[in-house]
Amino acid sequence: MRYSKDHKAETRQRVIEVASKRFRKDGIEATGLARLMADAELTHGGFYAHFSSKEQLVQESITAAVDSSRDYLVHAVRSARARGADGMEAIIHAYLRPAHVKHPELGCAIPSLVAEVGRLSIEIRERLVEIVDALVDLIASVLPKHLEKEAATERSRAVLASMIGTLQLARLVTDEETSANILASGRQAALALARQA
Amino acid sequence: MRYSKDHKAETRQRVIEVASKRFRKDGIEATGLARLMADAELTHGGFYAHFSSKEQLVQESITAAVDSSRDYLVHAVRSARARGADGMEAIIHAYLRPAHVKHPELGCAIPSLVAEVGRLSIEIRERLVEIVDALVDLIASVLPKHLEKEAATERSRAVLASMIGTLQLARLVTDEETSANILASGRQAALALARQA
DNA sequence: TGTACATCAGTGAACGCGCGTTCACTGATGTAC
DNA sequence: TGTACATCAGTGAACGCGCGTTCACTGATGTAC
Repeated sequence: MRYSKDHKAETRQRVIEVASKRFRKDGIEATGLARLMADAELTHGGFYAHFSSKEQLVQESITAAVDSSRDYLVHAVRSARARGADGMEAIIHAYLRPAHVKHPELGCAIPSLVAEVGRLSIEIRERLVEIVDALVDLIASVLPKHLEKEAATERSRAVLASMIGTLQLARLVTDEETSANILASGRQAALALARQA
Repeated sequence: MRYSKDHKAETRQRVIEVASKRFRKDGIEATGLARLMADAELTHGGFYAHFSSKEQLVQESITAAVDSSRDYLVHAVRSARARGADGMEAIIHAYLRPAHVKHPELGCAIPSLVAEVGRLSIEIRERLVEIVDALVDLIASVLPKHLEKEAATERSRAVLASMIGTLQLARLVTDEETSANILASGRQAALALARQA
C-alpha cells in the first residue's frame, strides 16, 4: 500500500462530505465533478479511484445526509427533554430556524433535493425516502403515546410536509422580514398539526 | 411581413407553453433549448427570433404558469360555491389530487421549481414569488371573513406550505398506496390549518 | 388580376464551454530483503 | 538499519457529448406596381 491504510478512506469520506454539502446547496445535476473534487483539494481524474460513477457518489452522499439531518434534531429533542421542555417544539424550532433557511448546505436534504431527485434513478429516490422515513419516525417519537401507530405516522408526515414547504417558501422570498414571518407562522402551524385533536 | 401578422405571436406562445410544461416536469437547467424547440416542432436556431436568451424564456414561462396554476383553483372554488360547497375544501382537493401528483407538467410550478429557482436570477425568483402571492391571496379569499388581513395571509401561507410539502412527498415515494395515504392525510392537515382556532 | 420584389420566421452548421468518463503517467509510501 | 522494489492514490490531457448562442442562408408570404 502506498499511503497509510486509513488515508484512502479519509479522502473518500472527505469527497462524500463535500459532495453532500454542494448537492444540498447547488443541486445534484448542477454540481460538476471537477469543481467538486477541487473543493476536496484533489484533481478530477482521481474521482474514479473512489467511486464507480457520479450516480454512486450521489447515493452515498444522500445516505451520509440521513445521519447529519437526523442527529441535529435528535440532539434538539434530547436537550429539550433534559431541561423538561417539549420534544415536538424542539424539533419544530430546530427545523424552522433562520440558520436552516440561510444554510441549505448544512441542513436537511429533503427541501433542497426532493423535486430534482424525482427525475434521477429510483435508487437515489429511495435514499431520500430513507431520510423522510427517519424524520417521520423521529417526529412520531415525540407525539402523544396514546396514538395508534398509523395515526402517528400520518400526523408526523403532515408535520414534516408543512415544515418542508415552510422552509422552501422562507428560502424563496427575497425579503428577510417576510422570510422571518413565514418561518414564524410555519412553526405555529406545524405545532398546531402536531397537537390537533 | 412574411407570414400572417398573428403567425409569429402564435409560434412564440407555443414555445412558451411547451417550455412551461417541460420546466415543471424536468426542471429548468435540465431542459435544453434544442429538445424544447423540437417539441414545439421547430429547429433550435429559430429560438432567438422570439427570445433574447433562455433566461427571458424562463421568466415568461413562469409568468405563464401563474395563470394556469391559479385558474384551475379559481374554477374549483367557483364551482364549489355554485353548488353550495366549501371553497377551502375545493382548493385543497384540487391541489392535493392524485392527478396533480402524476402530472407535474400540468400543475403548480411551485413544488417543481421552488428549490431550483433559488439558484437562478433574482428576476426568476420573483416570478415564482408572484405565483406564491397569487395562491396565498386565493386561499385567503376563502378564509372566514372575520380574520384580520395579516392573520389571514399567515394562515394562507401555512396552508400553501403544507400543500406544497405534501405534494412533493407524495411525488417522491415510489409506492402508490403510500402516495395516496400521504395525499389523504395532507388534505386533512391543510383543512385543519385553515380552520384552526 | 398578374408579376417582381422585399421581408423575416425558421433552418442547420458552427462556436466555445463544461460535462462525465477514460487512461497513461507519476511519485510517495509500505514491504521485502 | 539501509536499500530496491512494488503498489496505487492522485495527476492532467484527452474523449465524445449536449449545452446556449451566433450567423449566413432559404424560401413562403405580403406588398407594390
